[in-house]
Amino acid sequence: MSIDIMDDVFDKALSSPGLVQDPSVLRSDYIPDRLPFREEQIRTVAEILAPILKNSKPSNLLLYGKTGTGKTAVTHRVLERLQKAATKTPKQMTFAYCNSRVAGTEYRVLSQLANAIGVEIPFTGLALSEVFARIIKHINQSQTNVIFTLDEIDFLVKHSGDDLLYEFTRSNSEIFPASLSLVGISNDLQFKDLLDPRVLSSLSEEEIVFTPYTADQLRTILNERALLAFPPGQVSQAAVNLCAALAASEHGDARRAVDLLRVAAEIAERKSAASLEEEHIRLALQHIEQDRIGEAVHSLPLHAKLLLTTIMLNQDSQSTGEIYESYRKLTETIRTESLTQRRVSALLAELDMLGLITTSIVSKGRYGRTKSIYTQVPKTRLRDLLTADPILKDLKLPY
DNA sequence: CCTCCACAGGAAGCGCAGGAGT
DNA sequence: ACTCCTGCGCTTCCTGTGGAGG
Repeated sequence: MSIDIMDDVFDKALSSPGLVQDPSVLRSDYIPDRLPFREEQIRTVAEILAPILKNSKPSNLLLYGKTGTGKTAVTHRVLERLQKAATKTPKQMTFAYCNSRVAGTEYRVLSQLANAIGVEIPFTGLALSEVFARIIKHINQSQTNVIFTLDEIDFLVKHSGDDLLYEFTRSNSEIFPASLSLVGISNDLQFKDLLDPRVLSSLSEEEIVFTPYTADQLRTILNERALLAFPPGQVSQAAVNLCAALAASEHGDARRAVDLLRVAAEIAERKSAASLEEEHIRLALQHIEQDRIGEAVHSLPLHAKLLLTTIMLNQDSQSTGEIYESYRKLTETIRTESLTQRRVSALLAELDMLGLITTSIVSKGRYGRTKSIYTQVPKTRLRDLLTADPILKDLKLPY
């Protein structure tokens, strides 16, 4: 029986022409040939980095702008072309890219960059300064002009300070006749405040600001992308417009807009729809949100899950103290060591960052200052997620 | 105007796991 | 085998603070 069902599904998948012609175009790592509305930034970045072709050191460069405004895409595109142009000169040059948030720590950022330029670095065990020294040594020995791109550099600075950047900017005096330039990409416009003035002045020899796309611009981008991904006439203009409008309302994030289009296309295909319509976009919006929440809850450490459980079991809005008290009781009933209030406070802040709970600081005068904590995720959904959790299941929680 | 509550959140440091060098 | 370094999760100790009630 079930086999027949599957055959049916697979047959359908095989026989139907499929709505999407080229799904790779809608993937988030796809960089289109044309980057509309970013010609000026491309030109500027290219001008700043071009000296590397003439064997002189390009200025360090800082790119600002919110997520999905094309910073990474522009950088990749320019570096790619630079690499092509470099084949015409005998000069050695190497580019390395690292996303600080994905890498996580200073050490991992550095080792990733090192590996990218051909220096083998173990994933742990070395002093930071040692990794650094090896990179410098390699650059000097190979006489290569190097450009390091550090994406989401604000994350690195917020979590580990600007020591690493300071080392980088200082290292230039140790490198000759080769060179090392930095391209920093930041989503946070205020992150400059966190930098040491010396680092700042060195890092931001050049600065480019990326403004969010407007709804109109997003529409153009989506239309171009849809043209590549779908056969003609398969996407309604209304769907594209809605997609653009939704993304524009969230600070003009092109990546989100394309994601939305991709998920909507998958939904439409599953429903064997003839074309992509507004309703698919709306469903996709829900789907993405649910996915995000499920994923976030699933990957939480045990005690964060326990905290979420107490928040779910309790009243609508609670203070940190109340949450901590119920959490303590919960850990007692399942005979688990409880964490300290300080740690719980940090975990609550993390849950807030993930969007699983909402907190706001309220002062009740004589009765202290605390956080008011509640969850926006529907309790039934939270209950489903938590009761299904394999780790929590074994603990026999008293729901 | 001052006090003082109930925390927020920073700083430092601890113990652990795990690789490099010796 | 031993030392030195790292990140990570955590604790301990600490200072800072908005505003109701005195």
